[in-house]
Amino acid sequence: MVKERVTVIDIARAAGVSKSTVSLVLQASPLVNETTRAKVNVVIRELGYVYNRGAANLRQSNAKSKIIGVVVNDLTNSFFAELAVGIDMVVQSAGYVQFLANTGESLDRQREVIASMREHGISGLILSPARGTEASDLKPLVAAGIPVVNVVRQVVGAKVSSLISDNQAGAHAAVTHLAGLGHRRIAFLGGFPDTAVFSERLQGYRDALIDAGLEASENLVIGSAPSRAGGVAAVERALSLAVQPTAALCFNDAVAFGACDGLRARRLEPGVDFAVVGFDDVIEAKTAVPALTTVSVDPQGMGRRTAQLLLKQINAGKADAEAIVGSVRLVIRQSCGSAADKRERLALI
Amino acid sequence: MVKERVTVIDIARAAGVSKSTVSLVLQASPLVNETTRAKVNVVIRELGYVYNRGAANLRQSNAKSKIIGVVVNDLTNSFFAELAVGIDMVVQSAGYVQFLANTGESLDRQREVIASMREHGISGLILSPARGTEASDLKPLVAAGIPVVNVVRQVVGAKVSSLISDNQAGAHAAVTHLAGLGHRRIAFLGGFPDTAVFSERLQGYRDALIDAGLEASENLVIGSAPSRAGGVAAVERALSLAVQPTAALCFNDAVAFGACDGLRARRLEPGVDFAVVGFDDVIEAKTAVPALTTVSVDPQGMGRRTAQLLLKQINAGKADAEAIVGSVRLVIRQSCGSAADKRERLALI
DNA sequence: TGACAAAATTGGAACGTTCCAATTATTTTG
DNA sequence: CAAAATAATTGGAACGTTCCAATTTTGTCA
Repeated sequence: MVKERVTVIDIARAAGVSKSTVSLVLQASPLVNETTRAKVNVVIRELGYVYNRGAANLRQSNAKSKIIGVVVNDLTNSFFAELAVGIDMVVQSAGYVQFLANTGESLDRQREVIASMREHGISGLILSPARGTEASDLKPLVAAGIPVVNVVRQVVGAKVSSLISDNQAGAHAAVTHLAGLGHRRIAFLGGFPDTAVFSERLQGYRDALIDAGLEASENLVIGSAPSRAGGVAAVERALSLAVQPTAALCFNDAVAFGACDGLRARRLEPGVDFAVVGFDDVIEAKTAVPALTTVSVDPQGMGRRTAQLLLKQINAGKADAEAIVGSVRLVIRQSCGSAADKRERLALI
Repeated sequence: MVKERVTVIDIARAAGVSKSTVSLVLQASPLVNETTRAKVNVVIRELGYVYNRGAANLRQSNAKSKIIGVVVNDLTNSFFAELAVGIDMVVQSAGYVQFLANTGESLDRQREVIASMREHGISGLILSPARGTEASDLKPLVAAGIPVVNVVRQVVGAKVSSLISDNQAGAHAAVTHLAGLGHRRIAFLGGFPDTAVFSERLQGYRDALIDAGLEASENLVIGSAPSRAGGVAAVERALSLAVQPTAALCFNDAVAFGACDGLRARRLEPGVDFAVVGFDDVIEAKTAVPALTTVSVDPQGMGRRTAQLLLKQINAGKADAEAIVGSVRLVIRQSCGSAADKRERLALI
């Protein structure tokens, strides 16, 4: 029942040529005669030959394994799921295959998984680093000449390329919009304060408040897990403040959805009684009710660009670290109140 | 800058032993003396040696590549993302690494991706088949002795193991519950009618209607894409019927969320004006507002069980196809109205 | 101490491919 | 038609590991 492996030598024998010729056919080399090529291809199909990349890769130490490692910190977050899908698209059509692993923010897992991927000879790595990842964790990779692209989060001091979104500008735009709608007390909800992404978005939030002539009060910044449940918790804390905010920029869309849930639990209608703005623009943001106003990051597109960047580096051979900041744009939907609401609110003053 | 690869021979030279001994150390063989083992391990660390699984795998044709292929049909659906996370957990801790690919329901993609995985020598495959997958697509795999486990969806005629959930029983339980709440016109919303999962759930829905003495009307069955957007569309069609339903069993949670969105767009409150039940129990079901009554499938647990099943087959060497039907249970939350609502409704009759 | 057993180590072949240099077959050219 | 050029094919070495059988070292016992 256990079939013997069909090798290039079996093909050669059956087709009456040498193994070298078969190898050339496999590589679609122009050196081989059309007739021979056809004959060999027929035999390949007949015998059900399966190319052994492991063996090939062993011989050509310089050449590439056609495997790309992808390590993300939270695949259950649909932002990352979509990112992975975007990566997969370009990786697949470039003839690569992706190792995808989830670390769940565990540094140990991340170490293990990267080590394992190295043993398998990945030709590049896309990493959305777990919290607390240090430059030294990536050192061996770059020393071995394996191109690495960080995505979403950066690792300070690591000499690798990165693709992150313009968190500061996005947050700034969102808060400016809220201020323009007449909101005076705008909260910042959710996210882990010890991440770079958090600081960047917070910075944009603060700058925008100042630019709008509003006071940046410390207790309007409420961290939480960057999840739906975290959003519920954060909005509850916000609503229990002495002076309640009337609007919030949320760390990401998951938090924003949670905030909407928390508002409803308090009989407040998001978009009417309280303005909510998210960050990321995950796929559900458009169809949710109310449709979520959010800073669009286009995770899938981001995944595609990341993969392209990595492939470029793999093909170039040498990797000059390149830091790309993807632009973002505010998508105004229903969750922050419409212009009509704004007029109403102004009329009340 | 491009570092030479450190091989087992370099280690041997540096440690003053033979390559065979180094190999034994790598395999943690009890044959090697403690002192020698320690010495070799030191050198391994010093030189930054990276094990080459490709080479090892080439030699031991019988042994396994420590790679498991995972192919899902829609990673942007959080059900599958969670499934993948569950698989990843047990796969990782068994020392394997997973190739994860997304087909997006494309049979071509699926073919390509499986072929590519075979070339890389996967030692097993977990497949949530794209729509229209046929037994013949899996034939070569099983002929090559590669264990395959289908998950979520079955492929008729394929002699491979499978792990699906008890769709019929789940749908039956959900509809019975709705009927018990006093609903007489219960719709079935969403899903592609040409899938086995759809038929199974529909069958459970119909049986439950009959058991409850209700009429199963054809136009209360409304298919759509199994997504949030599909749910919006389906519920809209349901509400435009001459005799409107008052409750719906949705194909999955995504559809159910969409249905809630669609209801709100019509100024109907899910759980109050219309009862909604989902299927899957994705992570957001608990925290959504209203919390979703749904048939809990525990996607992550399902992923774990699937991976365990596959690993068992890999280790056993031979694979008797084994069909497991995972039990499900109805989780009653807010989206279908409470017992109190039921009393009210009965009082009105 | 010599004989034997047990423990530890070792060189070489093998896995399936690609690359190189060399060879053979075919075509072109003067 | 011979010589040169070009096209097509080929055998053998190499990639980094594991396995096998053989060898060397160490330990035990009479």
